[in-house]
Amino acid sequence: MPTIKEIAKISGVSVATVSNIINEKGKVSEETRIRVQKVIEEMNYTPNSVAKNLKTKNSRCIGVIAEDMTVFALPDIIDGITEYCEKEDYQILLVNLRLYKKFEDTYYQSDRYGAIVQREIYKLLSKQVEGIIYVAAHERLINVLPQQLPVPMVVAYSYTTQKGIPSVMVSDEQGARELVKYLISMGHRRIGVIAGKKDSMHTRSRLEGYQRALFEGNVLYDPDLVVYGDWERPSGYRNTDYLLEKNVTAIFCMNDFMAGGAYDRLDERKRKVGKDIAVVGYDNREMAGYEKPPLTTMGLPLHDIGYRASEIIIELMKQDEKAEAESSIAYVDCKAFIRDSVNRI
Amino acid sequence: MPTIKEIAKISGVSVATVSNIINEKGKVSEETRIRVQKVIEEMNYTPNSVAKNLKTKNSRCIGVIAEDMTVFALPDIIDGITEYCEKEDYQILLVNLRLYKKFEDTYYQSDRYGAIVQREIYKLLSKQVEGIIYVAAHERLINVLPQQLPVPMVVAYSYTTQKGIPSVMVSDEQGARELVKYLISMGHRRIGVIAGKKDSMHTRSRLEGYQRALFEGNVLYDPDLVVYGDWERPSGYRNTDYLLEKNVTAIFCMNDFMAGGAYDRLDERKRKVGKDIAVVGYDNREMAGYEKPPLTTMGLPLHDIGYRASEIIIELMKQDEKAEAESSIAYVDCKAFIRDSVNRI
DNA sequence: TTGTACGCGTTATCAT
DNA sequence: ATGATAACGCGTACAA
Repeated sequence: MPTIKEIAKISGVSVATVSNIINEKGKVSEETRIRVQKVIEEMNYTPNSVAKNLKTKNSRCIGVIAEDMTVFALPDIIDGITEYCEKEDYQILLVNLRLYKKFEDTYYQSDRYGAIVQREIYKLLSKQVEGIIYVAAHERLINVLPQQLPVPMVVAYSYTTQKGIPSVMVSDEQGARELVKYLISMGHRRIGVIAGKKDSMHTRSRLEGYQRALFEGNVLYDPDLVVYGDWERPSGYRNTDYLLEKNVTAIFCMNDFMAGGAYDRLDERKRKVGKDIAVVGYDNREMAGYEKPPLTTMGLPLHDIGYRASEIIIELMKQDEKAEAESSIAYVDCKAFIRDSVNRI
Repeated sequence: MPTIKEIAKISGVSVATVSNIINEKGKVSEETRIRVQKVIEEMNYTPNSVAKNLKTKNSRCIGVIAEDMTVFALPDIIDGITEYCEKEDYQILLVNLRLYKKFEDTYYQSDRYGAIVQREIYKLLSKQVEGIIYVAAHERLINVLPQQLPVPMVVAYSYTTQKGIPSVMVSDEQGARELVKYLISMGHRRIGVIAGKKDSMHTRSRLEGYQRALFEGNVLYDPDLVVYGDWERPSGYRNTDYLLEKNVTAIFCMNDFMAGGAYDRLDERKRKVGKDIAVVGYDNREMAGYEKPPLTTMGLPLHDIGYRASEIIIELMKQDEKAEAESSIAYVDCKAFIRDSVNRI
């Protein structure tokens, strides 16, 4: 790895001239430029960006803290982050907390959790990142972030009420509303719900969307048509009988797994999905398209969440030290995948 | 963000002393140590690791180039990388090439591809990473890596014959062999194969494993029992009839999607999987466990591949400039997931 | 147009 | 035990 000094010496100029050429600061004759350029080519010289960073104080690097890479939502979110960062020529320092592996799925209740997050943030800071995006594994309230960070921070797929930290979330309310409106447009009026866990933000927002769609469609909201599962397939299976007794013509499952469970039970009870009864899911997981019949579901805008989070953080970074960011929440819309699990009645 | 100078000034000592305290270089009285420590605490001082890196030339950072984050194998591989790197206190600079988005799925035939990879490698180098792991989206021969890199490089989930670059791959041969041996142990002799694309490494290796298992089980290899699909579900569906005509009692599909397609066709033909006929898949994709009956399949050691790749690269980094690494290939074993799709006959 | 000298935040060497 | 100072590789005034 040659340094700028060596390039200067070999081309017979000073380091200043080489630097000027690299950074296109004019003030250099065409003649010497091509001579030096040639040496740079030949030596395969790349400026040491660590030294550059030390001098100029911009690392063109943002830190991304992922709660757990292997949770299905994360890769797409990170993909969105990298897409925008590539456009803006920022690189990514990735931290994978591996929270699901280290703790149970209630890691965020662990007292060690907050300390871990903060330690990683300070590590990132010591590497001079210009901003930090925290990517959660599922939506909830996050309040373990340090106050008064020297660089902007953004929370993706969760939210925080901490000052100056914007959040980017899925518009679950819009997604559920759109999906249920679709059901209504297909003639369904008695629409059962197999909800997720009761304390989940996703559950609450999707339920609101369901209620609003009903209201806008002039359908009375019947609380008895809502039953709670636990996001797992068996809970979809178990709760189907109850809704059938209520004579629903459609079942809105709050994720695709539970919809799969409902499929299983409906199959046993000889009710043909997409013919005798409608089922819709949420998330658009890979298996949704492979169910029989293919499941109509609401896709999560994961990529867009990551993309939006990067947009926000880079915007904040450009503003530099100016007015503190608001702790706003940006919602990104879901997009439906209409397949064959909904019949018209 | 305070600097070491400020800490020195405030504690009334020289920067050298502060540095010595931070790095535990002895030679400092207990008295001044605690005084300085206190200032460090109060000021919330963290050493600037960019400056430290410039001086000491170890960034404790490795570069990870992912061909496409959103391909199913990648998150687990990266997770494995991060696990080992965390233990060794290395951080990760992530590059997501997004190759599947930018090109077709034959990106590696594009002439731009090689240039892109090399550009990213030099970017990483300029950030002073101490090693680079290249994570491919599927196994094949990779030969676009630059020669004579100043830091070690390892290829994960593919291989290269380039000098000094070790590779880590799935032991497809072992996986297929184990799976087919299991079929044989369950009494099956006429075992049909729905293979992947003919030019895929995975296909070739898995076919070898199949043949070896047959040989070891004293079963004649009948080439007519092997048919080629394209990894997609419909190709599993299409090829099932052919194998049925050949009177196979078991079908080895080279991935879970094609196994799903076989399920579909078998269902139409009233052949009960796990009762009248056996089906096995490969990869252990999420949907495998949800098929009816749950699919017996061979799991890919993705996490372990990442882990192993980190082990190798960090080992190489420790060896420093010493003897060039061999361009060896490490194979990591697959692990079977026995479920309910194989009957005993 | 080109070169000199300094500073960025550290660590390391060598005095004191 | 502590401090002054020279690197590390680069960018940039300012001088030439």
